[in-house]
Amino acid sequence: MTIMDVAERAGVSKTTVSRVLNRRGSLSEKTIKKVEDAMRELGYYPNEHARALSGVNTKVIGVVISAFNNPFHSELLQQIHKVVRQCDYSIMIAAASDISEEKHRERTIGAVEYLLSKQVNGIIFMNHVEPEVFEEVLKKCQSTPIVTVLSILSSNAPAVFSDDRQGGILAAKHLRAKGCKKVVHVSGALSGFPYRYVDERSYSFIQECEKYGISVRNYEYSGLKMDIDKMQSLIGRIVSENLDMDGIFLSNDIFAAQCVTYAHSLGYKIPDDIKIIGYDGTYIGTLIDPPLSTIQQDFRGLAEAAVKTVLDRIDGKETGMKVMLPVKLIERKTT
Amino acid sequence: MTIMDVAERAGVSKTTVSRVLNRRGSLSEKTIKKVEDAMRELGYYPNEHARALSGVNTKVIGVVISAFNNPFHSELLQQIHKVVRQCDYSIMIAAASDISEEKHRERTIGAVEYLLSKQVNGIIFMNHVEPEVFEEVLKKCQSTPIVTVLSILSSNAPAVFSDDRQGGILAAKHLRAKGCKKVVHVSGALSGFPYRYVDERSYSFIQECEKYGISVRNYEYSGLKMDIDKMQSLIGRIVSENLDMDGIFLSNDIFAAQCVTYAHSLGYKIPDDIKIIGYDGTYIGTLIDPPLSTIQQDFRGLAEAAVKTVLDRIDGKETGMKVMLPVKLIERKTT
DNA sequence: GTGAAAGCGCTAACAT
DNA sequence: ATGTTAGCGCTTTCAC
Repeated sequence: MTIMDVAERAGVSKTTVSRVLNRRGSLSEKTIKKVEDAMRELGYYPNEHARALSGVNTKVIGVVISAFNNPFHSELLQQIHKVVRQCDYSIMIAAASDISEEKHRERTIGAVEYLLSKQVNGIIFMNHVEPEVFEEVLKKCQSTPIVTVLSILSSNAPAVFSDDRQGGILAAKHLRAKGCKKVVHVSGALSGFPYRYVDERSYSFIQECEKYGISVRNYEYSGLKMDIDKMQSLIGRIVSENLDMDGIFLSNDIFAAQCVTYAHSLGYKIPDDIKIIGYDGTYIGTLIDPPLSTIQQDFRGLAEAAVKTVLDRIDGKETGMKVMLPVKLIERKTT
Repeated sequence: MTIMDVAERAGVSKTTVSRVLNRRGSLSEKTIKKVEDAMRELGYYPNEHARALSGVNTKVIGVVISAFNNPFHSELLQQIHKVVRQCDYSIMIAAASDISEEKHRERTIGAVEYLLSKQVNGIIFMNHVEPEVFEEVLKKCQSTPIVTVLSILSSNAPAVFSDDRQGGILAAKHLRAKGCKKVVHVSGALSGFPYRYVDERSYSFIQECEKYGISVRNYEYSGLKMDIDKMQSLIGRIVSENLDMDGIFLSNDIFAAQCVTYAHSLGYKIPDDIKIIGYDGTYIGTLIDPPLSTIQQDFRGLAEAAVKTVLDRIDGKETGMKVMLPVKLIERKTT
C-alpha cells in the first residue's frame, strides 16, 4: 500500500498524491477530492521511513529513561511528553536500565545509539550513569543536541536540574525548626559518586545540620530501582540502629512513605516521636497517613526547560548550559 | 554521515560496508577491520529509516497508552518493555489520552496512525476507548496485528485480560468472610459503558454481595486520570453519605490508599471499623499503613501473553482470541 | 571476496 | 494544475 496505489486509483501521478498529502503547491478541488477518496478507500497512510529518508523532518525527540514504574521518572516523562507534543514534536522512548543493574553501560549506550539510528532530532537524557559512560554518550551525540535532566551534571552538556543544594538546606532547616537533634539521612542513588546530583542535597543537608549541632548519620541506597523489599530492609536496619533518632530525611518520597509506614507499625508516633521528610513531591506523599512533608521538585518546569533547551539547540540557537529550578518545602503532617 | 563516507574512508564499496554491518556474505579479515575502523573513526551508525525502507524488519512493536504516571499502566508498560526486549524487539510508545479527556477519540486514532506510519510490526493497545472508537482503530489495523490488554473487550480483536469477574467475587467473598454487612463499591473508569472490562469486576462483586444479603452501594469514578483531588472529593462524599458502612471495595489501589488514609484521618479504625480492599496489586498497597488488602493482577503474565500474541500473529500464526489470567487475593491489613 | 546497479516509498526541483 | 525525474541511505540480486 504505497503512494503509487493511491495515485493509480485516483488516476493521477504520485507527485499529486504527495501534494495533497502535504497540502503543498496548487491543487484543484476535484483532484484533492479524488485523491482523498482513494486514500480513504484504500486505508492508506504514508510511510514515515520513506518520508524521513527523503528529507522530511519527522520532528521527534528521544528520551532515555531507566524505568517506567518509578513515579518520579514517570511523572517527569508525562510532563515531557505533554510539552513536546505542544511543540508539535513527538517523543521516542528508549529504556536503558538502572545504574544498579547489570550491563547498564551497554544498555545506556545502546539506548542512545538506538535513538540516533532512528534519526531523532534531539535527546533528553534522564538516566543515571557514571561520568565515563556519559562521556561516551556525549561523543556519540556529536551532531545531535542532548540535554540532561535530573541526572548527572557534566560540564560539557546542557543540563536542567533542581536546586538540590537548596533542597537539602530546606530539609535541614525544617527538621531543625521542628526541634530535631539527632537525625538520619538516607541518600539515594549515586551518592557515592562525585556527582553534583544527589550529592548536593545530601552534602548541603549534612553540612546544614552540622552547622546547628544536629547529629546526622548517613545511609546510602544505591540504585533508583523500585525494589520495595530492599528499601524496607534498609529502613528496618536504620531504625534498629538509631532508636533514639528524632528525624529522618529520605531522598525520595517512596522511601519516605515506606519509612513512615514502618515507623508507624513499630509504634512510633509521627511526627511526635520522629519527624520524617521526603523528596520529590510526587503524589505518593498524599497517599499515606499522615501525609508526607517533602521537598517538591518542579516537574513541569523541568520538563519545559529541558524541552526548550533541546528544541532551541535543534534550531541552532545558543542556550545556557545549565538551568536550575527552585524546589519548595511542602509541609504536611509527618514533621 | 552515510555508508558512503565509511566506504570511501575504508577504500571499499558501500556494498562491502553493508556486508560487515550485517555480517553477511564472505569478507576477508582485513576488510572487516578496515571498515570497522572507519566506522569507529567516523562515529558512524546506520540510518534506520533507510534500512527499514530497503526492506529490513526493524522489529518494533507499538504500544498505545493513555498516561505514564499511573502506577497501574506504568507497571504494565515496564513488564511489556522487558518481555519485548527479550524477544529482540523494541517498543515504540504512542501516548493517546484518557477517556475522560477532551478529544480522546482523535488522540487515540492519531496514536494508532502514528504507530502505523512508523511501520510497527504490531500493536499492543492498552488505552480505554469507546467501542466505536476501537472499531475505527481495528479498521486502521487491517494488516497490522493488534492485541488489547486491560482495555476493552471486542469480539473482533485478540485480547489479554485479568479474570475480573473472579476478582469481584474474591473481593466480595473476602469482605463477607470478614463480617461486612453494608458495603460500598467504587467502580472505575468506563463502568458506565457496556464493556466487559471494569463491568465484570463491579457486576460480579455486586451480584455476589447481594447473593449473601450484603447491602451494596455503587459509586462511579470516570476516567483513569490520576486526579488526586477528584478522587479525594469523591471519597469524602462517599464517607459522609455512608457513615454506617463497614466495607469498601475500590477499583484500584491508589483510590483504595486514598480511602484508607482519609478514613483514618476521620478517626475510623481500620480494619476494625471498616474494611477496605483495593484492586491491581501495585506497590502502592505496601506503602500505606496499614498495608492494603487487594486483588492482584498478574502484570508479568499479562505482558507475556500480550507480547506472545502479537508476535505470533506477526509470524502469521493463529492464536487464541482471548487470554484470561487469574487474579489473586492478597490479604494484608486493611481487611 | 568484492563491486555495480536496482529499488524500497517518498519529496522536491524542474518541466510542461 | 499536474507530471517526470532524481535522489535520500540502505540492502540485495547479480556479476566478476
